[in-house]
Amino acid sequence: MPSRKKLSPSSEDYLETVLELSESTDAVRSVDIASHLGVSKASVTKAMGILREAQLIDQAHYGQIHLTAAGRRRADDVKNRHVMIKRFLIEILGIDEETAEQDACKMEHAICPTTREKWFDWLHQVLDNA
Amino acid sequence: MPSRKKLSPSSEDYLETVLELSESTDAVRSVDIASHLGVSKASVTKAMGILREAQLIDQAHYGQIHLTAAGRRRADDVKNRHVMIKRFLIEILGIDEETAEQDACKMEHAICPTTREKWFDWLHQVLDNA
DNA sequence: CTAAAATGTTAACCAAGGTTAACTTTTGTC
DNA sequence: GACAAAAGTTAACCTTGGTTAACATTTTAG
Repeated sequence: MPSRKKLSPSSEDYLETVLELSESTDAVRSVDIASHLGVSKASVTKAMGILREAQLIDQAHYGQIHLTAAGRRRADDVKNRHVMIKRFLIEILGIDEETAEQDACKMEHAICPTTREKWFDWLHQVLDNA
Repeated sequence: MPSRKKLSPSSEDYLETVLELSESTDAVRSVDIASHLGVSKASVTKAMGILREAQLIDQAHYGQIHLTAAGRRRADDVKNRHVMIKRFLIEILGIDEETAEQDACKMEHAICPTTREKWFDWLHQVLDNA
């Protein structure tokens, strides 16, 4: 039973950041999350407490941060929404990369699974027939 | 100089609700805003304080609520985003009305003016050639 | 016209998600 | 191996946007 409790937009952002940093460095540090999100170290500590509680990350006291299997799944889900929306903004609407990134960051928290799925299918159908 | 200070998502929701209720009843009451948004009367009082401060509504003590000219413009802006996104979700993606309404409510706060404009142009171009 | 019901306001409170500052632990350099 | 610098944690605090409960004002039915 994967714990499917809903995450706040803020928690989703932290989780997504852990995933992103995992991809390049593998040993994820609080300080890097903080600078990536433009937030204080103390905020990261708090947020990691929430993600640890939800069993989405493993982290020993004063230790490094690792996604659990469940955390990885959730993070992938957030990232997929993000990437999909950003592609829509850039490739369909012609928005510039920076604006698209900013708006995708916010929009990714606003869509329900149904919308994500239909949007995804539509986008790929349109892009494949281009 | 229209005061273009940014509104929080919450304030935008209240403003949009005032506009919607204005359209059918003209004498907008706190209690109707409260029930429309599923929020307590006290929350409405607080929120109206913010909108009054920003000169987006007129309201005498214990009085009814009216949009100012500036408030009307801002509310129209929010509503346009809402309607546009909802049309996209329903007419392009085929999302059901209720889900589209829910998601549009959240997405409307996430897009910047550039995105709104390009999305609007794209949508109308696509719908006109249908 | 008056009294009850409906509406509006205020005050005190709460939770979320930030902050800064002080402290603890870990790391890296000589 | 010691010790300074970097990283992480904790505690106390702030703001935002909600809440409930008590109170004030308006509206409306008799």
